[in-house]
Amino acid sequence: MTTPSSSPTPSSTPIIVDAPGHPALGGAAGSERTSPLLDGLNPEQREAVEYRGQALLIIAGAGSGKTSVLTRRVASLLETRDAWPSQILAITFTNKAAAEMRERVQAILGQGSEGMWISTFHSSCVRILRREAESVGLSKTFSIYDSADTKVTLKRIIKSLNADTLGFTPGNVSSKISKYKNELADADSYARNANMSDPQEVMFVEIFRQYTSRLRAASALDFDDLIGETVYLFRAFPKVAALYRRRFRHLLVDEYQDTNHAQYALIRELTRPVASELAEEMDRDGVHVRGLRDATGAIPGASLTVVGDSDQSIYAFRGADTRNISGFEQDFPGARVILLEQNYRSTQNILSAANAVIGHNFDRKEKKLWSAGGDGEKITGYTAYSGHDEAQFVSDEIEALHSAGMAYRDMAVFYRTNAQTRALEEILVRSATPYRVVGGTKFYERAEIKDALAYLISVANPVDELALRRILNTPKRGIGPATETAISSFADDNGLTFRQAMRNCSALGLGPKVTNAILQLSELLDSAALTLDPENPAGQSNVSEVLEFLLEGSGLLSVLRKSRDPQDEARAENIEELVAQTKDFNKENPDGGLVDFLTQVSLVAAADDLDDVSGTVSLMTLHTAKGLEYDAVFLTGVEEGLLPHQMSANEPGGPAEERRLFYVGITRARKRLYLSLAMTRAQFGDINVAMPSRYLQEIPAELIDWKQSPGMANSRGGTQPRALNARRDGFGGRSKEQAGLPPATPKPKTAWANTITGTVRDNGGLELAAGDRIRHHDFGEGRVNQVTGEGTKRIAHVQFDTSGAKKLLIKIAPIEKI
DNA sequence: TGCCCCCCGTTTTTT
DNA sequence: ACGGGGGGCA
Repeated sequence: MTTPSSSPTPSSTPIIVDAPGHPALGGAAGSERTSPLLDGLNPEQREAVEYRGQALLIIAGAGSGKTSVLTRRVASLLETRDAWPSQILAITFTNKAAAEMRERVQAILGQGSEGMWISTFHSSCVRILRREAESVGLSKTFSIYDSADTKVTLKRIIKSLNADTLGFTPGNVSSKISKYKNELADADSYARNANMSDPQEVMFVEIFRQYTSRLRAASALDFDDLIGETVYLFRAFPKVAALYRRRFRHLLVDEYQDTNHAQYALIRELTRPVASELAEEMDRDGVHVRGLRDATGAIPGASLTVVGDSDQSIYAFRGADTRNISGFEQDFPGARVILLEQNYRSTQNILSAANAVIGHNFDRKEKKLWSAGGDGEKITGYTAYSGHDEAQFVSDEIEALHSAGMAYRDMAVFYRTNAQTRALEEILVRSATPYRVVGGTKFYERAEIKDALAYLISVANPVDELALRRILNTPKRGIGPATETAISSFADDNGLTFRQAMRNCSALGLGPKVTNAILQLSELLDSAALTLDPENPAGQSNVSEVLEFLLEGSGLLSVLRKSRDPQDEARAENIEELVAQTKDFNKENPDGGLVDFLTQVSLVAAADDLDDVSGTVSLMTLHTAKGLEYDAVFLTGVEEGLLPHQMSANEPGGPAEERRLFYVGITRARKRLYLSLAMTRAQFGDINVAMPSRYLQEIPAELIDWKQSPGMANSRGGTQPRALNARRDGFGGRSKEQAGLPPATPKPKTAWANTITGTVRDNGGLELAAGDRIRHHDFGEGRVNQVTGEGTKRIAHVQFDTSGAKKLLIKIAPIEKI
């Protein structure tokens, strides 16, 4: 949970402010004040800060001041001398949250927090694995493969095995492998339980095996390995484990509901006691353990604090298992459980909507968020004709809020899928609204950035074949796939790495031009490695110097600069941005080496680049939005098929998880919440008719003020209004004619619940032809230029007299022939 | 080997 | 609608 730099007015989020002396909340500031750390905390929060025991579970509803509690708990442990900074390991969801927590602890204590580990699961594991690399038979400089790297590797394996004929794709294989790795399985353990008379299974095992061995050979780990290998390290090497168990006396884990089995296992490993014999041995080896041992001579397990909220579990698709949180009391007998229900973030109207929605999930612990802050404004609803229309609404409202004094940085637009950004961006650009897409196609995922990074990786980890093959012909140097294969098989045949094969490529009998090109690249990488070699007296270069050297030597940047393709200019700028980032890295991490830089780059999370959002509206997926909060939130695309997403329909627990996602979105809003949907949405190039999301019906009608309700949007001249919350008698909307609408549309049985074309507003057999004059409800009169498409997807291209040219879906557009 | 054109799949969410 | 990949041609 993080608070982006979006709270200029501390009073709007009192509990989040960690400065001592803040006005008290919750009536907790009694006469027996002990520490300013407890200022402004309600009794539950206070207990969560002060409790000292083996295990503590904090069930923290959205906006209940969880980050503040966690931060103060850390500070409190230090202040009461229950812990040294180096004995604390706090695991957060994003690097940004970690950085923020570190800063706040520092601000509270007014002193350094050196030695404290505050980081994500993945970062912590990398740190441990790099230290202990030899034990696991890894190189210290191992590469970290992201999902794109995994897919490329799998693609090659699938191709070489002809496994595509059995229906294997990089995508489905990678998610399956990931799923098993999250359960701490490997290819062998999978094979033991597989039905090996099924050719499909045999093939999967083979792919899994080859994938594993390729990563081994490249000294690479994928995201799941980072956790899994650390667990393996601790289980296989008790002495190594003991060092970390001795060191970390207090573990704190945020977003516990989103931990998967591997992460759970890691926590278990870290919180085990160290047996007395082992403690004895450590003592003999000069490891300081004396003060830690109990009466039996053992070092007791570390204390564990977890914070979570099962209602916000939205990562089941990547293995998150809420049994971790629901079974916490069984797992850690004697655990204390503290429930935080008071919300300090949102208005009561927003919370009532959130409670109503999440209340429809069965099988959950009843929990009701409440606020002392008053009802606030109603939720604004809007039903647009199209995705663009919806974007226009969002943009208009943003501008209205801005004119009314709200800063852009305090507003955010959420959506279910990244594809929805297109329409939004188009309109926001047009209206000159400053915005920023958080996550999405990330900087480091851009091809040119991956190219530049592959050069660095090739230097840092020379056995990484994937990186080498990526740069082999980038920029173009006339080394084609045939040559690549030749080098590869030469390497295999002679027991060489790809890199060594490149150095010896003269033996391959290739043309002089190609041979030369390979040798040149090889020498470039060698001399780059030399400048990093600590033995080299010629001077140690830092990350940016190496990068610049490689860019210079390879021509990667100059080729882009010379290109006539206008997009290449942007690519060149991106690479320059990367150079700038390495310079920043040098400044911030004077001791940081190339590997540290690459690690940092590999582990950035979508929410991490929220740092410089100053003055811009943030656009992000609902998943990225978790843990953030904004004064005004626009939740777009609240339609069947999108939210809940159609892909979730067949998954067990899918619709419930989608509901939690909706809940997470709602609870991000402090003051204003906007829910919008579109009646039609462009997908894959054609237009689909959409139905309002079932979740809209779950919000009490009186909480929503529809500027344009689903009923209104299609009742004009239509035959079958859709009602939902449209029943709003007596409110100040512009459509009183909506009273007495039928109840919710029965749920259609198709998976694509929103591609219903017959039940929505229906212009039926309205025949239009070029030359016809029509009248549109919003755009006025116009002339049809052309009609394209067939059946329900017939589109009229209309030139309006005053509104310009539009394309309209004839079946549902609010139009009539005149 | 490199370029160009056509076809295909893509879109759920992420460390 | 768009980008990537594959196939065919120069």
